[in-house]
Amino acid sequence: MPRTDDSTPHDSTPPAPPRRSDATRAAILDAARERFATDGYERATIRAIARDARIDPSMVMRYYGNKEGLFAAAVTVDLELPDLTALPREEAGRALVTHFLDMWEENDVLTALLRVGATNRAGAERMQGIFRDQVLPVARQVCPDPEQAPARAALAATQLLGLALTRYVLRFPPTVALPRGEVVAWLAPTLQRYLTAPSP
Amino acid sequence: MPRTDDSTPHDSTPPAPPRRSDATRAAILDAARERFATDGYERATIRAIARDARIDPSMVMRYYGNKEGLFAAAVTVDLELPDLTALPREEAGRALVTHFLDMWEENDVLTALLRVGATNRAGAERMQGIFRDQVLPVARQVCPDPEQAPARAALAATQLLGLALTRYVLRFPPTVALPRGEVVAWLAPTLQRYLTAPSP
DNA sequence: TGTGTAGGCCAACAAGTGTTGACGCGCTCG
DNA sequence: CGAGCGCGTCAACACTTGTTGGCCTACACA
Repeated sequence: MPRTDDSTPHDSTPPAPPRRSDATRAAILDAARERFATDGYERATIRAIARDARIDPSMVMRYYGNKEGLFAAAVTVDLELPDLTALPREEAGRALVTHFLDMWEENDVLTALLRVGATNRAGAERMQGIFRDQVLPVARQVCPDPEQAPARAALAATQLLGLALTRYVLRFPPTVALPRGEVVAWLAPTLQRYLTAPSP
Repeated sequence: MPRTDDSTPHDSTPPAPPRRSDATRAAILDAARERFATDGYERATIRAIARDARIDPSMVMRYYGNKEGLFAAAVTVDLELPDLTALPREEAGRALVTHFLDMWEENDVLTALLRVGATNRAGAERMQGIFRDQVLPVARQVCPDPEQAPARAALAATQLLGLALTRYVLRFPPTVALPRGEVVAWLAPTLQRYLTAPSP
């Protein structure tokens, strides 16, 4: 069975020999990300993805094993969360909101993951992993009591994912119409409170 | 083509003659709600729903026309939002959070709708309709400036739907573990601020 | 009691799914 | 120059999906 890794920067072990098919592999991943983002897991068919990438569906199988493997290879998320210890503590909320908005607007992997996570158990578990490995550690940086970090990070996640859901997936008109600056102004204090304010 | 209405209370026109097949129709709708809630639209197959209801798949077609019709009949949402004018204005946030938690915990129609809305355009439009027809009017009751009601209601929706998403769909462990009282204590001030505080 | 009709099941359909294996071209290296 | 292998296509598989039409049964009403 061929390797299923791609050219994402977090590769390990061998320095990855360049292959003649790298362009095709990348085209498949691009098409897959877009289809997963707009259609969700079930309706993003391998045939449609292959058509978008202008290759035969069997290539997808050869390079990524099966549909699950394709999803795993196409949807890898690095939130690139900032180091909150480098900021004044009272700016954590604002920094998180702006960073999340940036991420969601430039990257449809996040939309893909949210759409898939809502209907697919594997997708939901993937999101749990991202929360645990990427969001929680950042929350620990600013939470007063580290024991409360999971609960506080979870609260922050409800607000941020709720924003993403209504703005980028469900597309509620008033949420979409909200200017970016207003979103930041409203949500930053909420996140700041969830992360740093004393328990109510 | 047979009627596709069910026994929901908002029927209109004729007083709905009782049919011998009412029990079957109800069993189909029950099974459909559960399947849509756990599997989403695509993976909730008519065959599986029929098996749950212990009838033949063709019955579903006869009574509800097609899968879309079944979804429309099975997933009708009435949020039963309280009349906020009857409360002191500063309790609106708390009232909304407690009411939403009640609704989500007793009713898997809401989970079904959220799962479907995330991957299905018709589902998303249905949610937009509920927001417009049920949430917005309530927001108008408490918003200082009615012109700001859509934006404020949208902000409230991000927080409430984000809670529902992480707690009942994605099932983030720390969000699920959060005691109901703590959820209310943390979210009520947020909603209160979104709905009634002066613009930031 | 006879009959029409509503309720229900069975079998089949066309279309689309993920997945597999055989086959051919063309580059690369000996 | 020739052999090998990576890249890609074609055709088919087994299966599931939504959907349809025919047939049988049993109830309700004449």
